[in-house]
Amino acid sequence: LAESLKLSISTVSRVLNGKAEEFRISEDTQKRVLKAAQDYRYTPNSLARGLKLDKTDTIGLIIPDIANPFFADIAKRIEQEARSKGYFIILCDSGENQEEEVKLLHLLESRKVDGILIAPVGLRFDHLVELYESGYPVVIIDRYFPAVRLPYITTDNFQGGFDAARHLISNGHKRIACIQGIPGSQPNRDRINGYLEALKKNRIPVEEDLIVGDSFSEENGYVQTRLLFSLKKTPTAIFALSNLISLGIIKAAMEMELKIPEDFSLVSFDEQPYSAYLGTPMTTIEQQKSEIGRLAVNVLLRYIQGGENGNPISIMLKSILNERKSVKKIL
Amino acid sequence: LAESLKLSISTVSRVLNGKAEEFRISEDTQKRVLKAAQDYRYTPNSLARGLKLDKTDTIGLIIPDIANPFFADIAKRIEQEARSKGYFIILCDSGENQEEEVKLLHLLESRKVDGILIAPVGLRFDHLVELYESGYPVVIIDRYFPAVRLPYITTDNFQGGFDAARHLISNGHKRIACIQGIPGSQPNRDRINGYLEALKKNRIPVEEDLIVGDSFSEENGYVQTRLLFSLKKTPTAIFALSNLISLGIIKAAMEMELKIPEDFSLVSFDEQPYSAYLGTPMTTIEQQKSEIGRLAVNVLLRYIQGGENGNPISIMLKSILNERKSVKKIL
DNA sequence: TTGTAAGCGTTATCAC
DNA sequence: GTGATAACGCTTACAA
Repeated sequence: LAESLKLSISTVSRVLNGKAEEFRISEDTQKRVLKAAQDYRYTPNSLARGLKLDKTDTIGLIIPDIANPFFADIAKRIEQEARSKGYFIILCDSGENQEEEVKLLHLLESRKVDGILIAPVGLRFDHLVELYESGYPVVIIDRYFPAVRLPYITTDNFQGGFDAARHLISNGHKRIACIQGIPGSQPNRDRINGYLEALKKNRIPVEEDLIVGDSFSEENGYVQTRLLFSLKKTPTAIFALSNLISLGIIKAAMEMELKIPEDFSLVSFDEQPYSAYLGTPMTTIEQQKSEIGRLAVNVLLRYIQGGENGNPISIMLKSILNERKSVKKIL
Repeated sequence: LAESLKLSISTVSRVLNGKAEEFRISEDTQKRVLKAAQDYRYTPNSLARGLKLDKTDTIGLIIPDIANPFFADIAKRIEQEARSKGYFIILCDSGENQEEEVKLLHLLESRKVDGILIAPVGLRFDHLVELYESGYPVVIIDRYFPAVRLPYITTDNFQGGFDAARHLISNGHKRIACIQGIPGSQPNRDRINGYLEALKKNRIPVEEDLIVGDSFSEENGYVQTRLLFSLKKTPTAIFALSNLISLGIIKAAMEMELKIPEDFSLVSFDEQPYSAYLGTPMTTIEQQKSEIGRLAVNVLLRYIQGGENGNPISIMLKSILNERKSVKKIL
């Protein structure tokens, strides 16, 4: 506090914190303080403040890939929402790497962020449970771990998978391939289960070699599509489990000179700004990204502001089917 | 420091900071300290550390729109690069709003970030100059302000605009419309100037009513395209000054049932993952996003680490023309 | 209505 | 080899 100019120290603090009323500080003094603060371009040191108050008004955000528009959209909303409540965001990209994620968690803890929002990667979750049980505010987004008590905001991926498959089936498709992301991850598993359920309900036999892939990346979509179309019996439709995967599929299709939907139909998870403008406007399963972001911040804030003793707050949002032109009616 | 367990305080600090050697602390003590730290899950408090050392190992990043893949890509690289050097990123989305940007600058300063990376919006820059001249490390990305001494990393937008127009001209186009972003902003101005220069060199008269638009948004691209095609003499080609604008153009074209490149040719600024997979694979002017991010961090770090007294470090990167199928040879 | 002083968790300086 | 102690800039009892 560089202003022992006239009067002194704690009075200043009080004025600057709007506690003038409370302490019945004279109008006069208030004005002088405020003016001096202006003149000296005084900016409070949040570090010292944080140290004393044991809070930083900062929340950590860990996501697998900020360049993926799906996460970028969520991050945008999170940032807006957080800042409107007076919080800053420390952005961390885990690069789809679980070890990195664990390291980040510790680093953020050491940074004394008030809470952490994380879209976890990989299959382990003990580090998250440990953190949560230690009382640190954490909210999981995008994924969740069943049978583990952890607060989360996610999409109903089972329903999404089910809707996608049902849509294809109702258009006459029976040989529906599925190019998946990380096999063990919960969103992936749920989407697959939704897909399987739809097949089952319609008495369509499952063909194991139509469920392929191992990553949410474009490359995976590309490679698996090439492989799929080297089978003796090629699929009539593909269900892509992420936006990046469907981009890879389209790339492969162009190279093989296959037309969508004439040669095969396509439904993809994740709506994107360009979805409607692709060679063939794509039918997608959209997640409520903005809502995920908004809720994530609000739920986290409830944990930060204390209270929240009971069961973890968990929210599952409906997915939305956007019908466009990448699905052909067959038979 | 919760470890006055056996021996005491500063010794512990020394061990934990790897200064054991330097202070010739006994092997024995070292081990005990390290072990205790483990057991107690001790995490150093960066706030206190920052307060004492007057640095936070944090850098502020202000961008206009993290949901725009162009910025998301840059942000990704910045985050990676920064963290590899031991810095965290505080992400701020200014929402293309200059007032917000000014506010953010102050907030970040108050947070004691070690430096700021900013992709500014709007036309004013006094707040940036003030900050820089006060000695605070700042590096501008994406845009720059000529005639103002400020460090920046940007693309050679003039060259990009020139290349785009020249490419179109060499394919026989003469009526080339230009849907621009924010008219006064430097990247926009440079791109337009590049375009004008190409026209001039080829003795093509400038038609003012072909240079339209006022925002880097999709909506602007859409609206202006509709307007452009309601002119008596419609253009044979459009040069879009951003990725979002070209998406809007495509949307309008679909609605008007115009084919690209049969009915008009298109070149767009900004390469995107989907550029090659659109209805017509799009010819783009690509910026070296990753390189921008890498350099931005490295330059900023030079300012943070002191030195850097002379002229501001300024770097302008070449743009790249990706020829695809959205341009038709005419005449 | 205003001032004094303790303390948040570190690191640095100096002493032993 | 190790331990006190001051200081970083702030908030907040407690005094005056």
